[in-house]
Amino acid sequence: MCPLSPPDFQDELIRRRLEKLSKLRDEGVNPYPYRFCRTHLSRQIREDFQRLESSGQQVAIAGRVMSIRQHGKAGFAHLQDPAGRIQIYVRQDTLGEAFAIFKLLDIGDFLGVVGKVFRTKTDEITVAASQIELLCKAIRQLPIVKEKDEEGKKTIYDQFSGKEQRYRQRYIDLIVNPEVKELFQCRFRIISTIRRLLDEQGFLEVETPVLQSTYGGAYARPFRTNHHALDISLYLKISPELYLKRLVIGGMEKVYEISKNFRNEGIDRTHYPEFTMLEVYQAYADYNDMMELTEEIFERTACEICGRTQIQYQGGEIDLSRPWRRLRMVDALKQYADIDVETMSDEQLLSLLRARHLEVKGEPARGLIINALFEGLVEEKLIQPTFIIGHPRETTPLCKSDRENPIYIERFEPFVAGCEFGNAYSELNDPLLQRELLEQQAQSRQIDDEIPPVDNDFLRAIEYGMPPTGGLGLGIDRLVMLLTNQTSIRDVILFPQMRPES
RNA sequence: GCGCCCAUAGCUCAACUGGUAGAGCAACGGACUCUUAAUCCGUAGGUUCCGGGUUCGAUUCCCUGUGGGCGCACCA
Repeated sequence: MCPLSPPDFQDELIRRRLEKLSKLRDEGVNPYPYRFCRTHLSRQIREDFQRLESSGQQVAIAGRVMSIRQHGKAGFAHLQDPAGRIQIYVRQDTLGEAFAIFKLLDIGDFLGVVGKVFRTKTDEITVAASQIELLCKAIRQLPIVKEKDEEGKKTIYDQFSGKEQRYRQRYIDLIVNPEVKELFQCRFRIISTIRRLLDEQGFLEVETPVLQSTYGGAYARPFRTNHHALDISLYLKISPELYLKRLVIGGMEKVYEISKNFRNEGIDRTHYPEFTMLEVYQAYADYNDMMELTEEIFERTACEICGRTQIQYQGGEIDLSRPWRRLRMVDALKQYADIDVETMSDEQLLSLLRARHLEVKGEPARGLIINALFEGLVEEKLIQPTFIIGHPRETTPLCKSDRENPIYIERFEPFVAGCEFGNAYSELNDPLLQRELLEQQAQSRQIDDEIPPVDNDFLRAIEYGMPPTGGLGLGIDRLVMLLTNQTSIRDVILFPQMRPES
């Protein structure tokens, strides 16, 4: 791997480039000029080729040099700009002295080119350079990836594929692997689509603290830090939930936050310690409204990225169009695991749990056992979009009881492709019950270190009255994985966490 | 935390059962004014991840470490 240290001037490849750099300076070329006036992107030239060619108009393009083919007193190169690649053609007799720049050019340099467009003998749209300007000399060598197009079949040679280096030096990955750039463009289009949708519906985007003196809204081990001036310990937010509810209490009736949540846990294909979460709260709404919103978000983002709501994921088709199936957790257990938990005693459930090598932390309450069975035996089988509803009361203290049957709550989790994508409630707003449930839960903190402490200010806030509210959390990284057909969360995160180099 | 796998030139990869490394691309010199994995001729490039061990001899076998990947566990 390219060394992390400052450029080693003894290194042959770097030394050669430094030599070229000083040659350029000797010839009066500034290798790091200030600006360049670009008139066209490569795509615009391709789209508007007929007109540009017949009018003989000059275009000015700029980009990174990705290939060079020297031909003595002429040459070709490809420039890569944000819209793709385009070939340039240079001739010594046209460029005169500036041809020296071309001769000293390396792959990875930035170049500005002015010229007319034409088609080569082999039919490639090309800019015939009348002027070239070096815009940046690179002193490290990029990995060279070559492609061959043969009857529509694209063969890639020497693809830059080592995961470690791609993650550590994502900038290289973005330069040489065009599909990686496209993937991240998708990521940010998904996020902006969600913003647009919520903004259209009158939601206000807000920000809540990352540094919190107490943490809550989820079960997770937090990251700890400290603030010098205040001389206090702080925690990085594990969830924005309790703050967003304070805003609803404060009269901000429709709010959302696209938030990094920090959970001090392991990394695997679907978990990442600083993941991105959308949380939405809407006053006077319940979890049914949140289900509709969820469906809408999936539909809109799928259409934005895939053009339709039927998407391909890992070889299977997933139909994200609404309405999604709603399935009670106990029915899901019946259907997918052939377990009828409603007819079983606590003891039977517990022995079943053990027989399947599943676990519940701390006191194995009936509802938690049912939840663990569901997670262990059913989740991965929920391929087509499904709202799992009817969670047991014990699974969370922040949710209203089911209006029909109080041993369950008005919660849902959306599942797609065997993976949980979020969590939503008819939010609990009974201040006395809220206090009771949070205090009761906090008593188990000794047994389960992921249970958060009681947030007394949150309880106080609830006591001032929170309207009926629907709340929704959606994992953005997982949504991006789904819509871009990725199986590892690190592939949808620009700079995944790694142990430091050397 | 546990298990399996991987680490060789700037990149992608070779090297049979142990005999101190080889190719393509990139780089460098030369030729070439429509090439496109440009081509042709030539050149150079390596602490084989670090450290130990076995051996006459280790890229290869063993151990420790480092980094990474995958799976399991954890992640309501």
